[in-house]
Amino acid sequence: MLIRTPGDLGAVIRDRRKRLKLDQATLAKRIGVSRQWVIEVEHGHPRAELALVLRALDVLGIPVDVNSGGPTSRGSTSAVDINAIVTKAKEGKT
Amino acid sequence: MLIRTPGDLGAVIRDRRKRLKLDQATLAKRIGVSRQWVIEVEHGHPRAELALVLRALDVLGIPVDVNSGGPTSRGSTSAVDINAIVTKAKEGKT
DNA sequence: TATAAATGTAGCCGCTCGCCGACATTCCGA
DNA sequence: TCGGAATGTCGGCGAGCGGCTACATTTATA
Repeated sequence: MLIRTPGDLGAVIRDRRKRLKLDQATLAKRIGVSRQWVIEVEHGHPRAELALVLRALDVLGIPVDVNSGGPTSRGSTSAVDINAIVTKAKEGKT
Repeated sequence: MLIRTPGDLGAVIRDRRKRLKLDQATLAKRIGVSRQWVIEVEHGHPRAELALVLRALDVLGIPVDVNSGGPTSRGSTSAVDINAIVTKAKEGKT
């Protein structure tokens, strides 16, 4: 699942929480935040604290992976095609 | 690259920015934040806004991927086996 | 149906964010 | 060597976060 907005993240978190049969209060305690925080984040709160979000994902056992863009360029465009990436993302798909 | 702390994220962002030959000011403008924000985040600021961080990653063309617990994407669960724990505890249904 | 749990909402408060503007320092090229 | 750009730092300011308590609503259980 690609994350591009707080909403995506919220959905993932909520989904995972339910799968783990955890209620918001319990999850909140494990993360070290208030229940309200969990609610807000699950609803896609855009201004949540980075560290808390990462902690939440960690507690839920959700690994966050990013493509730092291999420096050795794995047989593809040598340069960086930000344009292509962003454009494609904006367009959606073909 | 697995992201577990704001520091990890900052490193990735900085690395990518340099690779794109962008200065902080330019990147900041593209993301829609101040230069100070870029500096803080690159230094691993733990309380940055989620949405801004995601936007930064997007601008830099860095896809963020998470394992929302797909059927075949059964993680290795090397760190915390919350799944196993909870599952076992809840076991008894079906 | 009645009860309890879980979820969502509201207002108040302290604290920090993110921004602005300016300046010091470091880095790199001419 | 010199100069300019890039980077990092400082102080102040308005705005909103995140925590708390209590309550309303929805859902699930007995």
